[in-house]
Amino acid sequence: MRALHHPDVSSVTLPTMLNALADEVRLSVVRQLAEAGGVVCGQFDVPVSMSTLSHHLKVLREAGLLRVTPEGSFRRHELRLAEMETRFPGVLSSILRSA
Amino acid sequence: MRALHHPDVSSVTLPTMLNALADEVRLSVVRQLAEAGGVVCGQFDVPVSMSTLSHHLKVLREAGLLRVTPEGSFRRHELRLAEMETRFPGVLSSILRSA
DNA sequence: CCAAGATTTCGATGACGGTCGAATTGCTGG
DNA sequence: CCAGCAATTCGACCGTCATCGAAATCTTGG
Repeated sequence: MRALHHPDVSSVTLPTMLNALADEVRLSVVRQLAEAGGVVCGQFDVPVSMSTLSHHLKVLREAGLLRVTPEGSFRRHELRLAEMETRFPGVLSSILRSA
Repeated sequence: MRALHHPDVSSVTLPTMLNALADEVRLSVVRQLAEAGGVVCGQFDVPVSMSTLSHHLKVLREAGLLRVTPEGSFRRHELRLAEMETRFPGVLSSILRSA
């Protein structure tokens, strides 16, 4: 496993972020994280295989939306909500508020 | 030219809207519209061919973001900002505010 | 009605993206 | 140190999408 890369929020573009959120599965993951505050990967409730979920988590991470922390043999995933709010004020929060 | 279809905002999903905005060209068009309030098609400043622009305008229209009105031999394009704000409060407005 | 201009549609193309299963890597408890 | 679980990577597949140029469509002025 190569080292996890977390982009600086200042380097994330708006299209990159919107693209990451424009997928049902990824949006669902982000919502689940927002509600839980921090969730272990295998616990996400998504209708795709483990490898596909892994792919989506990577897209979210590279878009600056997630922080991933190895924690034992698991990984902790957290929403970088506060950081994204400073980068794109109101965008992520309003999306999370929308149905 | 078949009749233009404008979806009811209530039928637009969040991923559909975000996907429409997750493209550099389309986001640029939306920004230009927001600034001008109403722009004739041929006047958009985008780095693509006319046929490609037409495609993007269609995507935006079908995502409920644009209202297109034939006006003589031109077409008037307007942002459906107020309607999208009632559907997804804060989303479009915060995106337009972001850099 | 016809010519000209504006825009869309069509057809093709190449790139990208979501998906899966299998193989791989990483970590830990025994 | 090894068995087992967690998660990623790999390779393949297929559908979607951005793009273009050419042809078609629509609208109006003359």
